[in-house]
Amino acid sequence: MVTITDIAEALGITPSTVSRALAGNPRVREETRQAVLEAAERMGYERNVLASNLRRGKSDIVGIVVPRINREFFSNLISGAESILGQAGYRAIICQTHEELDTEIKALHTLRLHRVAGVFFSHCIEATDSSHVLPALGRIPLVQFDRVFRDLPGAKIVGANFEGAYEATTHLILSGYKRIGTLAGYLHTEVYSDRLRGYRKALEDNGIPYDQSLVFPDSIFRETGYASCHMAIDAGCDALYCAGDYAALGSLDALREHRISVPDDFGLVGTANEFFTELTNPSISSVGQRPYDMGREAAIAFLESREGVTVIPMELHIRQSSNRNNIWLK
Amino acid sequence: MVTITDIAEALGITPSTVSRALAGNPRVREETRQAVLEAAERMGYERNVLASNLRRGKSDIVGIVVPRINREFFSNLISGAESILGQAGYRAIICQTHEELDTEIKALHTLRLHRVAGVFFSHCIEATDSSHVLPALGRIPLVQFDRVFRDLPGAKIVGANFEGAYEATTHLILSGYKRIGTLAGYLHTEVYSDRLRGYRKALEDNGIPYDQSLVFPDSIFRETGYASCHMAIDAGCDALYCAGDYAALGSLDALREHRISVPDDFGLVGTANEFFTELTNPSISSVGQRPYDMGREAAIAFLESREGVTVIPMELHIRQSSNRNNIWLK
DNA sequence: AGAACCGATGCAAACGTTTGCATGATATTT
DNA sequence: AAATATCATGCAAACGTTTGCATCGGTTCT
Repeated sequence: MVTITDIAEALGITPSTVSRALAGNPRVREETRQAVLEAAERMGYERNVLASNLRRGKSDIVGIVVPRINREFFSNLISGAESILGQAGYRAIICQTHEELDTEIKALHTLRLHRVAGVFFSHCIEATDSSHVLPALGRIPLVQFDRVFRDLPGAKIVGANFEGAYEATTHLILSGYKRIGTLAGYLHTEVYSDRLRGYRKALEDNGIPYDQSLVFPDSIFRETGYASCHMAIDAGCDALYCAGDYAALGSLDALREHRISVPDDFGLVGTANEFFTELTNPSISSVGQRPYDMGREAAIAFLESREGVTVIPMELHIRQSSNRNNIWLK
Repeated sequence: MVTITDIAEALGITPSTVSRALAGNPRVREETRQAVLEAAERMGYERNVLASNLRRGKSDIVGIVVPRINREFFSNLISGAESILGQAGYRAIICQTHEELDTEIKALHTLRLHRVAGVFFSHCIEATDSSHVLPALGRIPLVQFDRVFRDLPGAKIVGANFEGAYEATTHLILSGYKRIGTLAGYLHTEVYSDRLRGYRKALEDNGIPYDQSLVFPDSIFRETGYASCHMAIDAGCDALYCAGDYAALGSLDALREHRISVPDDFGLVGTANEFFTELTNPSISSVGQRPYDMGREAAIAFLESREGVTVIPMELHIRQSSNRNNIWLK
């Protein structure tokens, strides 16, 4: 492997000058710089990033920690962040926690050991509070997105969950559904409690009393959504706002089993706008979070070391599962 | 940040001994080791991985380069690889190429600069040959999977594409479809040419002449699948073996537009067993590649520096789109 | 002409760890 | 008792880069 010392020897100068020339430092003669660049090219030199980072005490790698990468939301968010970070010369290490707290702590800790320049983070379901984060992460700059802990320092990028849920629920009300329940998420997590609040506010603003017995928490996977939908049906619901698309999918399973017609006799809206929501029969209405934009915003917040909360609007995509009597235009 | 030198000073010994104690080197007294471990713990020491890697001339990071991470196949493959690599103390940098050759070259090159321990690689569609890989990657150990270049060194993990396509096509023949076309992929890529060969062999083994005009190459996305399916319908096909699920999805769009009943009047089998194939109406039969196992195999091949080709069997999942008259049991 | 300055380069230390070799103290062998 | 082996530790160099300070030849100012 050819080093700057090799180049220096070949040109009869010192490594210092070579280093400066390569770094574009103005304290080196143009002529020398050209010679260095030419020699570097000719000899096939490649900077040893490890050594460089060690000396400078910083890395050009950032870590992205997400529960899963095979979710439309997270994979698009990563793409969005990469698009900005790449331009700025950063590379991303992507870590999945598989929704496990242990894995999450290990991931944060490893990133810290690698002295990454920053960490982008959306916590897992098992994490009910932020107490594990700072001990594992130390003083590495932190940008949180989607599932954020308010009490941690650093930037936070979140979807407009309250407004999104409000819009989805209002949509169900306007569609004429009368007994609207919700498959809520894990309420210790802000995204989910915000969605529940949005759901509740929409009901109350329309003169419908909020009924605790129609709230089914901890239902964000296909299986739990399926089980909770059964309970919602028993409770007399004729519509559900689901805090996750996989729960909505499970609900569809349950409704099909009960031979309940969607959207005629039951309305359904999910959250996240997963790719599959468009493909099911009936297709699933969903409130989407614009993950690509969230990723970009997160990257920008990191690059500008901006603190504070950025809220990205959500968009309701109306599909068959809530389009009763075809009253909603495309 | 506390270093081994700090620990050494605190204990009145040298950094060498501290280093050896922490590394579990037997050339250090048990008593001393305990003291070191205790001091390290107490002082909050954390190994500087950058320095360690620089000195040892190697990294504990591997790179994984894939076209996209939001594909069931790739995300599961990554999970499989991570499960093995994590145990062995490696961390993965995941890079998406978005199917672009330029991005692919940049990714390989960046990984090289970071002196990663190895690269796991599935090339993008735009790459028609391997000529860019070694120049960008240098001598970093390489493990290829799925879309591989035979002429590159290192291990290769591939699905049994020939056999999978053979099984899928045979299945369509046995279901009574008479004019079976194929939406093939990019034939300069081995996975796709293998699938075409399997398709062809299945036809010929059943006394059906191979008809070039029923082969529609370069059709692996929803849009291209849609367009090619239109052409297949015009060519009188009553079934398609698709080399990708997204193409099968596009075909479903086209068939629906033509009001052709699937599977009664048209049979469809896709490839990759994407999550959504189960959800469409009708659901899509698909040959799956067992990506999790492929990822594990790739990681094992890397750890054992094994060379050569490993073939992972594929599995046909029969769903509605080819289950004519319900003759196939679940 | 001497002082002050400037631009280009060299020197050497530093980042934190690992490791071959040397050292000195015990323990074992002959 | 001398020779040898064994053990625990220290010394110092090395990995490749960056950077504060020194140097030195040449220019500009008064």
